[in-house]
Amino acid sequence: MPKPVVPEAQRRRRRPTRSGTVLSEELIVETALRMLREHGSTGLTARRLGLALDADPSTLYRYFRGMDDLTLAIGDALIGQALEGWAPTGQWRHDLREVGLRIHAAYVSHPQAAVLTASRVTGRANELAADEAVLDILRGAGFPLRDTVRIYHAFIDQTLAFAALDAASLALPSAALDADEDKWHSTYARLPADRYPRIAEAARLLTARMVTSAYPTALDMLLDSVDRQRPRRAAVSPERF
Amino acid sequence: MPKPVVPEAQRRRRRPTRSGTVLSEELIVETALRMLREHGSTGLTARRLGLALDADPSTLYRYFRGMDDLTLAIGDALIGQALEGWAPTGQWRHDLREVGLRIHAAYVSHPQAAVLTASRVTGRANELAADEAVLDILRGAGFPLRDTVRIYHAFIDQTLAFAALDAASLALPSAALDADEDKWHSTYARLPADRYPRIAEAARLLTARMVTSAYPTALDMLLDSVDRQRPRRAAVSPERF
DNA sequence: CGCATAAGGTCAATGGCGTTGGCATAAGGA
DNA sequence: TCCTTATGCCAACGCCATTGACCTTATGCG
Repeated sequence: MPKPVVPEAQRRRRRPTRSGTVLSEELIVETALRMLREHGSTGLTARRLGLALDADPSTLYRYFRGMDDLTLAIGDALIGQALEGWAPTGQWRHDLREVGLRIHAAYVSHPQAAVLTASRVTGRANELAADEAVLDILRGAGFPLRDTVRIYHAFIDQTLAFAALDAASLALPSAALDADEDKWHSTYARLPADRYPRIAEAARLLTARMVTSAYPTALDMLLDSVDRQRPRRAAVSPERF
Repeated sequence: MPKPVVPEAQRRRRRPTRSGTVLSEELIVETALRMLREHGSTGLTARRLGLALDADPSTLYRYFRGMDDLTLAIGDALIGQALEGWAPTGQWRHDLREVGLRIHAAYVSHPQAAVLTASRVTGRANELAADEAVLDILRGAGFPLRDTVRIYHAFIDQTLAFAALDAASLALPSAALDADEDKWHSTYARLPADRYPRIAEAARLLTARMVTSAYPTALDMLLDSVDRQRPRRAAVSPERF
C-alpha cells in the first residue's frame, strides 16, 4: 500500500521544506506548469520538480498519487483557467462559442501541458464545472436531452481534439532538439516537382498556413449546424414574410 | 557522432541475429505495432522490442536513429496502411470522404500506436503520398491554389485531430492499470444531482454516447461547406431551370 | 503550557529506461 | 579466398518513477 494522499482541503500541518518554502497542491501545479513551459512536454520529471521546489522528489507523493495524478491536476487547472471569470449571457450560441474558444485558447497557451492532458478525462472539479456549463447552455436553449448530449459530444470532442493537435505542433518547436521543428521547410519545401507536383506548387502557401489553427472555422461550422437543428417557436420567423 | 543509419534500400548484408531471425525495417515496425497493441501505448521500449525480436536493444540503432525515429516510421506505416489499395475515382467529394475515413480508421484500428504518432509530421514516403493525393483531389476538382491549401489544412487537421482524440480514449482501456477506464461510470454517473443537475440528468445518455466517434458527422459538415464554395462552371446548373 | 501523535519532509535503494562506444563476426564483393 | 565493413552484441552511463524506513516538527489535547 502506497502512502495515502491527504486531500488539499484537509491539510492542517504545513511544514516548510528544508529551505523554507511551504508546499501546496496549487504551488506544485503552478511550478509544474512553469517547468513544462521551460523544458518542454517531456521536461516535467519528479526529480526536476523537486529541485525547482527545493524539496525531495518523494515529497510530491504526499500530494499526488503519482506523476499521472499530477498530470490530471495540471489539466484541470487549465480548464479552470479557461473559464475563470466567465459567466453565461443567456445567448446560447454566443456562450457556446465563447466556452469553446476559451478552452482552446487555454490549452494552446500552455502547449507543453496541453499535450499531456488534452485527451485525458480528469473527473476533477473544473472539468465537471465546464461540462455542467455546456450542458446547461444547451438545455437552457431548449434542446431536448438527446440532442443536448449529441451536440455536447461533438462540441467538446472537436474543441479538445483541435486543442490537442494545435498544442502538439506548438509544443514541438520549444523542445528545439525535436527535429520536427522545421520539417515543413527542410522536407516539404524541397520536394522534387516531378514526383510531388501538387505539394511543390503549394509549398509556399502550405508553410504559411499550416502554422495557424483551423479550430475557429470548424467551431462556427458546428454552431451553424446546431442552429439549423434548434427547436423553433411555433410562430414562423418574421424574415420569411 | 552516433552510428550512421543505413537506409533500408541500401542494405546489402543481412546478417541474422544470434537466434537466427533476420531483421529489417519492416519487421521491426510490425513487431513494434504488435507490442503496442499488446502492452499499451507506453509499452513500447527498446529493451522489450529487442526481446521480442531476439536481438540486442542497441541493434535497433542500426535501423533507426532512436525511438523517436522509430515512432515516426510507425506513424508512416499507419498512413500507408490507410491508403493501401485506394485509388481515386475522380469524384472529388467521394474521394475526399474516403481518404478521411480511411486515415481515421487506420489510426483508430491501432489506437496505442496512433496516440504516439497522430500529431507528428513524419515527412516520410507514405505521408507525402497522402498529402499529394489530397491536394490532387482538390486541384482536380478545379479549386484554385489558395482555396485548395485552405481546405486541405482544415481537412487534414480535422482528420488527424479526431483520430488522435478517438485513439487516445480507445488506447486507455487496454492499459487496464490506467484508472481513466471507467471514470465515466465511477465519477460522472454518480455525481450528486443537486450540484451537477445537468450532468446527472444526462449521465445515462452520456456514458452511452461518449464511446462513439463524432468524426463522420464533422467530416460531412466540412464536405458540405466545401461543396458550397466549389467553383461552378460558367453555365448555371440544370436544376435551377 | 507542555507533551503525544502523526503529518509531512528526507534518505537510500530498486528496477526500469534510452542511448553510446567498443568489440566481434560474418556477408559479400574482389 | 581474402578483406572490408556492415551489422549484431556487450557493458556501462546517467536518467527516470516509485517505495519503505526514518526523522522532525506542527498541531491539538489534556
